[in-house]
Amino acid sequence: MYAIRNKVQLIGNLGQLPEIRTTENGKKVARFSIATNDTYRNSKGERITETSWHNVIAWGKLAEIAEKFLTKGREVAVAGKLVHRHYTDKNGIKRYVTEVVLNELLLLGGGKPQTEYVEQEEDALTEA
Amino acid sequence: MYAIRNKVQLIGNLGQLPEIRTTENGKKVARFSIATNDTYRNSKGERITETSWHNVIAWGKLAEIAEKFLTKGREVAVAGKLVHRHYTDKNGIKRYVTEVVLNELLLLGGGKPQTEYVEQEEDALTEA
Amino acid sequence: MYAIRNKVQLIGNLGQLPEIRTTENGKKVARFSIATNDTYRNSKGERITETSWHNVIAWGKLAEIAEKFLTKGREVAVAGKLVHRHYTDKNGIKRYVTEVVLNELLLLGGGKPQTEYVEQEEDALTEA
Amino acid sequence: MYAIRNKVQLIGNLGQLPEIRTTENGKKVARFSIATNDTYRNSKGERITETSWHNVIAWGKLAEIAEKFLTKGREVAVAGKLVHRHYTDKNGIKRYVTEVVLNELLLLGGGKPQTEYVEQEEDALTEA
DNA sequence: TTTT
DNA sequence: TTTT
Repeated sequence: MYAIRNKVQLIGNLGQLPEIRTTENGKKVARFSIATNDTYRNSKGERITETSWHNVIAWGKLAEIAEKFLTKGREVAVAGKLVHRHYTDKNGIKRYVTEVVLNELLLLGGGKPQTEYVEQEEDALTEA
Repeated sequence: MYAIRNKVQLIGNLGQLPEIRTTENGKKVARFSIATNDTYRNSKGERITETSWHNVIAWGKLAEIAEKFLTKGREVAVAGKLVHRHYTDKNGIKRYVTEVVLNELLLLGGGKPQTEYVEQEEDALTEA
Repeated sequence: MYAIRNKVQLIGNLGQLPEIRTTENGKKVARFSIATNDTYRNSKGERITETSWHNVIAWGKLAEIAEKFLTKGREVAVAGKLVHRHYTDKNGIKRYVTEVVLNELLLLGGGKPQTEYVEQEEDALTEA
Repeated sequence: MYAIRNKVQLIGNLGQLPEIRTTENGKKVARFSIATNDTYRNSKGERITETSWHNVIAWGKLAEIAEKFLTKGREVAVAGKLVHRHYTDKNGIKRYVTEVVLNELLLLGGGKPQTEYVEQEEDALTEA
């Protein structure tokens, strides 16, 4: 609710198509990862690029938008909150997962989606 | 460098005093965790408060500020970037860690620090 | 809708009590100004503090929260969007106004509100 | 200094080429305006798009980047702070101006700049 | 582990 | 796993 307390924003590119699942009660979930690049010069004056991969997750309408518009390599801006989960894996080892749960998804760089049908969806997207 | 690409902001309270270490080359590192509270009503109309604990890390001057001013429970606003690391623990299990590496630290709620000495440090803090 | 496209965040203190109005259809509007301080050293090594005053406006429920909880000097964190308006003043001169229209309001520094009644309102606040 | 206290972020498109000036001491200044679009449905269910134009200003290296890479219509993400100035115009009328002073400028949507020369500059850009 |  |  209080987005100002816990806020993450990423601008980067999708590594792969989103993975889409549907919960038992029919709600869509999209998972994908976003690469953000940080470039700087090291002490020797060499240009270094470091890429971070962030796991993001979108629910409901945002997941539907992700499913319809996101393609591999697509540039996006997202905003959401940082959440931490843990679970016990099949070997009994406790695992910790950190994800960004989206509340905004913005397609950047114009690009692909141009058919009339997609335009309609773009319209839906604007509602997000 | 490009903070706009990878940005995290948290406003919350410290769980404990920061842990301070010094690297071999004399640089300070501060680690601490910040609680952010999210409250909402569930489907039964009950008020639910969920607390998330975020691991944050500050280097250099920010670590020194953290060491001098941060106390258990202190309210802070921080900004930084999301970084992901992994390491192999002593049992040979690969562990993943997500941290927020700070580039801003703001003490909220006025409060304690009032001595002349501390004022000087507050001054240093303003440089951060 | 797309907050990520146009986003302002301020952390600072109220200059005065909010001014509250009610529109014809009964919606509350709160206006107030927030001071943000920027301190730095100038070329002579002198510490300079510059204060900026930002006009913010809150509608509906946020205006009600502002009315009930905001006091002169209170520390707040706000998020909203930047809007620009213009009008012609009584001398026929075109005037331009820039305001921050809030969608989040966070009371910082703990403090005053403690009575049972106010607690209830805090509750409402949490909904914001 | 304390960007967290006064932060503006905009993602949108340039209305025109930046205007470039150079101060007496040789520092570049770039001014341009960015359109952000907000779309929503009104009470009649009609889709409304509102465009806001924001005046932004970049100094020094950021101004040089703006000069070299920004073109009319280009999609950008910017971050900066909100500043308010006033001056008296030639008719003796006091005028108020609000601007976003940039500290980050990110070119979105890939696109144009491809020559070797420009690549070099892109390199400079990455330093920003 | 915090805080309201 | 992306992109510039």
